[in-house]
Amino acid sequence: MIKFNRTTEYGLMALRHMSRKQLMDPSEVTSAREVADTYGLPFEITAKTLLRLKDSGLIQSAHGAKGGYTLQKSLEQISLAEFLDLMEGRQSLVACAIDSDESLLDCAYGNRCEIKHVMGRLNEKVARFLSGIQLSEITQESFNKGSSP
Amino acid sequence: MIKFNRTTEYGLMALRHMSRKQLMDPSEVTSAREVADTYGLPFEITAKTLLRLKDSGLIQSAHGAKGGYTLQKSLEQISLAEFLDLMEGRQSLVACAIDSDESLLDCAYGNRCEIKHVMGRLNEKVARFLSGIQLSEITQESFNKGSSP
DNA sequence: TGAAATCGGACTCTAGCTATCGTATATCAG
DNA sequence: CTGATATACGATAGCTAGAGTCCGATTTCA
Repeated sequence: MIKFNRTTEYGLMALRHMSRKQLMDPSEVTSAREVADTYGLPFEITAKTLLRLKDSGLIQSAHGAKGGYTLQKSLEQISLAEFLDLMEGRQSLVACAIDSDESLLDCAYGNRCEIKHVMGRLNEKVARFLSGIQLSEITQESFNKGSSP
Repeated sequence: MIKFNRTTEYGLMALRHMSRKQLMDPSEVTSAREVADTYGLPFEITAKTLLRLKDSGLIQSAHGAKGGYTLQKSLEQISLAEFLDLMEGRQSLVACAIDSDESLLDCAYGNRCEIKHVMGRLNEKVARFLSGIQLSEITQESFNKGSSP
């Protein structure tokens, strides 16, 4: 149903880590090794995740020793919908309602199912919901109250 | 990310089918064979799906020839959150934020990740969103009331 | 020159979704 | 009573995407 995959999760953790680190000193760089070690994540996947974030333009990279990544876009400028799109690819709620005009002729179920456009509506509703959430909302600490340590 | 699995999709199609059929004559029964044939779905899975809906109390069954299923609860009484819970089991957005108190000690990532309760908040936000959607909204043809098209 | 970093491809492993088969039981029509 | 059509249920195989691993190449700093 509704579940982030691991790379999305890793990506959020990395962005949050970098965001907090650069809060004081914006020139601070973060390596994949640092993120992986800090949170106990598998290095290879963490590296791939950060690379993907870089290819998407969310962060920028510096090669070589003392290299690493720095935030390029403000996390307030990125919606959760956009982020999920980058990390997991655009997907539809149901098999018959992928919002591509050409890949779908009528309906996966022999066009006897009229549910398609109805699900399309629901799909848009979800998309609007996700677009209304900024990454900064997620990565920031303080929009909550006392949950125990 | 956000994607229904097939049984959920089949379930929605079946419920919609039954709902429209019973609109005129509430005593009409619907068999798994009928649903499967109408929409070109695999019979076995359709049958299992309807059985699941019956076990969940959404529909009721009649054995034997001329038997089949009838709606038991109004689709306005069922939220999408509830339905997804029944069909796919309760799930969390992220691995570290499953809302079970006992199964999770600190955090899947060696409790060095403070993102858990933040994700928990997001999780609740999504749950509220899904709880606000009724199945009748999805299964009915036009639901443009209120929201902009 | 070597250590540490990004970059990239190819691969295995696995869980969960999807589908199929076989069988038992219940009910109605004739 | 018998056959047709239902639900009910378990076992199992196939498939796909997610998750992780392995190996190597390139770049940069000290």
